Amino acid sequence: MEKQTTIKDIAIALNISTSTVSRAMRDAPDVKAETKAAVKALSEKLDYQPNRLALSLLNRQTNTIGVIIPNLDYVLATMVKGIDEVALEAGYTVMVCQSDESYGREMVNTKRLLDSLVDGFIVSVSSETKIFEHIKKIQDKKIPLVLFDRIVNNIDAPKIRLDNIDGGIQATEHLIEQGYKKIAILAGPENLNISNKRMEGYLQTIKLHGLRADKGHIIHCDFNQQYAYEATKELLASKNRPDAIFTISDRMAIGAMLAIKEKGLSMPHDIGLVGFNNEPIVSLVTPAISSVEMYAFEIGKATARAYIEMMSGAAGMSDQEIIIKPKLFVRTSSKRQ
Amino acid sequence: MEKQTTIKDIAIALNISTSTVSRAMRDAPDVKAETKAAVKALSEKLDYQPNRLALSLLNRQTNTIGVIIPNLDYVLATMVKGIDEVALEAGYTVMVCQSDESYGREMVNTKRLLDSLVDGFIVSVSSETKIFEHIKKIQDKKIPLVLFDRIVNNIDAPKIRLDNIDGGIQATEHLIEQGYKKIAILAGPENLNISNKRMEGYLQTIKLHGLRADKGHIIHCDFNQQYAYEATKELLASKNRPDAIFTISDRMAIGAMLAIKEKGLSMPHDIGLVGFNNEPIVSLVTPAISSVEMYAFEIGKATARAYIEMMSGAAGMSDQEIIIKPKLFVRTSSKRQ
DNA sequence: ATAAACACCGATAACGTTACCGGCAACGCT
DNA sequence: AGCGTTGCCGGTAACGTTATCGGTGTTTAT
Repeated sequence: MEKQTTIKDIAIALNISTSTVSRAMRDAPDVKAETKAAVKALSEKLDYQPNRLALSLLNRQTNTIGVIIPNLDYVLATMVKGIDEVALEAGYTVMVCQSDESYGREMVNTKRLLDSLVDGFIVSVSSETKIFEHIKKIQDKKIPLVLFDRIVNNIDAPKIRLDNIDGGIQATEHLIEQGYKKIAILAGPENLNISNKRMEGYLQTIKLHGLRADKGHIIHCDFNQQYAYEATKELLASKNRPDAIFTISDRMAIGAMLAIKEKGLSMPHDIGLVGFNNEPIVSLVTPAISSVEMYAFEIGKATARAYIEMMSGAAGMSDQEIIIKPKLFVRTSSKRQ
Repeated sequence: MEKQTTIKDIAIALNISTSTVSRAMRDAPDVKAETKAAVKALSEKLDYQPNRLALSLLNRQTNTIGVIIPNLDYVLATMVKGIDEVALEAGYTVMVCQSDESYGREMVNTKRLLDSLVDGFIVSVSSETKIFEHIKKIQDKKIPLVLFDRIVNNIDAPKIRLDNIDGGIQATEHLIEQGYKKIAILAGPENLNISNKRMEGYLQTIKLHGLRADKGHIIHCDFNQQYAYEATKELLASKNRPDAIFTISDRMAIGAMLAIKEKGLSMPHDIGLVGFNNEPIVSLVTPAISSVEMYAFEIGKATARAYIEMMSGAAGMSDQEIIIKPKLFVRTSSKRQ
C-alpha cells in the first residue's frame, strides 16, 4: 500500500499551489490554459485519483448507498442487481451487507454503516427482526431510508414492494378455477409481512368463493425447503387432506413437491401446487410448478430510483408506496383442465 | 441528514479539550476516571459514533475490502457469504461490486474503489475479461490483492481456487467406470480458466483410458442454459452421437437435460450426464443429476482468511495458492450400475 | 494618466480524528 | 528546600481536498 499521488505532489512538482491544481483538475475558468495542460499531463502521468475519503469528509456525503438484506437468495440477488444497475448509472456506489436472516447481524451492519460510511440506506428486513430500533435510529439521524420487499409498515419511509395480496389472490383464484376445493397454504414465519399479505389474499379469495379455510390447512413454517417438506408430509397424512397447496415461496413449493411425490400422489390430478417467486427452477422440475412472478429486477430498479429521487430532495416522498403487480405463470402442477 | 455528534460537541459540553475526549473514549491510561465517566455518559446520551471517514483519512486505511465478482449466481453468492462471514468477524467491512460479466463494468468498479475507498481487493474476474490492466493497476499501487475462483494465472497474488482439473477427472473417471465410451464435454468460453482446467481433467482421463476425444464432442458455449440446450440438440443429432455428456456447470447440465428429454432419450440408459457445482437444483430435477461439489462456502472463507493474513503483513504470501479438492456426488443421471 | 476591470494565482480554514509534545500541579524523596 | 516523578490535560499538526478571500500584475476605458 504505497502512498497515493496527491494534489500536493503535483503542486510541488509544478511549483504552483494546491489550490491551482485543484481548480485546474476541475476545469475552473480562472486558470491559464497552459497551467491546466501541465497539471493534467502530470496527473495523468502519476495516475492521480482524487481521494474520495477527503472529499466525503469535506462535503459530508459519500455517494454510497448502504443496502441491507437478509440473504442472497435468487430473489434478493436479482433485486440487488436491479439496485446496482440504476445506482451505478447515477454515480452511486453500493455497499451490500447481508444479515443472514439474523437480527444481530442486521444491527451490527447498520451500526457500522452509520459511521458516516453511507449517506442513505436501502433496507429489506430479516425474517427474524421483530424490533426496529436500528431502523428508527437511521431515521432519528435524519438519514434517507428506503424500504423494499420485506418492508416494515409502521415506519415512515418510501416503500417499494410487490402487491402480495394480489399474488395470493391470483394463486388461489386459479386453484379454485381448476376445481380444487380444499386448498392449504404453507406460509412463512408469523411476523413476516410478505407472508401474511400473501395469506390475506388467499383467505379473501377462499371466503369470496364460499369455501371455508380449515384451520389445519394454514401452516406457518420456516422459509425453507426442509420444513416445507415436513409440513407437507403432515398435511397429507391428516384426516382432512387438502387437494391443493399454495406455498408462499418456490423453495417451499419444491419441498412440498418432494413430499407429494414420496406419498405417491400425482400433480395436478390428486394435488394442485402453486409456488411464489417464479424462480427458474420451477420450470425445470417435474412436474413444472405454477408460480407467481414478482418481477424482482423491476422492484430493485424502482427502489434505487426512489432512493435517488429522495436524495435529490423531492418533497412528500416519505409516504410514497410503489406497488408492483405480480403475475401468475400457470404450469403443469396445477393445470387440470 | 442531520449533523452527527462529534468529539468536539462533547468537548465543548464538558468544557474539556477534544484530545481528552478522544483519549477517554479509547480508555487511555492518562485520563481521570471521573472524566472518563463523564465523557462516556455524554457520548452515550448523544449517541456518538466516531466518524470512520476521518479515521480512515488519518490512518490511511479503511478496513474495507473491495470484492469484485462477475455476478451473483448461486456459486458466487455462496462464496461471498463465506467471505462476508470471516471478514465481518475480523472487523472488516465488505463492499461487493458485481460486474455483470462485463469487462467495462469491472474496470469502472475497480477504479471507483481505488479512490481510497478500500484498502485491498478480493477479485474473481468476469468471463469477458481478457485484458488485465485494471488488475495490474491494483498491484502497481501496491494494494493487497487476493484472487479466487476465476483466477488469472500470470498475476502474482495469493489464489484460492478449486482443483478444477481434479473435478474434470472425477467426473470423467466416473462416466468411464459406468461404461460410457463416447463422452462429450460442454465447456464454457475459451478464455475462461476454470472451464479449461475442467476440460483438461476430462482430456487427461479420456487419454488415460485409451479413448479418443472426437473433436466434435468438445463444445465451447456461453455459460448459460439456453446455449447448452442448443449445443446438446446438435450433439444428439450428429452422426457420431455421444453416450455421455459432462458439463462444466449445473446450469448447462439442466440445459442438456432438457434437450435429452426432448429427444426422447433416457438417462442414465441412453445418455449419462454429469454437471458441476452441485447446486441444490440438481437433486430436485428428474432424473437427479450427478454433479461435482466445489465447496463454494469454504472457498469464500479461505479467501477471506488469506486476505486477512496478507493484511497482517505475512511475508511470502504472493505465491501462495490454496487449492480446494472437489467431490463428485453421483446421482441417477449417470448411475448405470 | 488614472481608475476600473480582468486574468490568474496563493494562503487559509475547514471537515473529524488522533499522535505527539509540552505544561502544570501535586507528590515523594533526599 | 530542591528535584525528579507522576497524573492529568491542552495545543498543534496532520490526513487530502475545496470554498472563500484576497492579492498582484496586466489590460481596458475615460
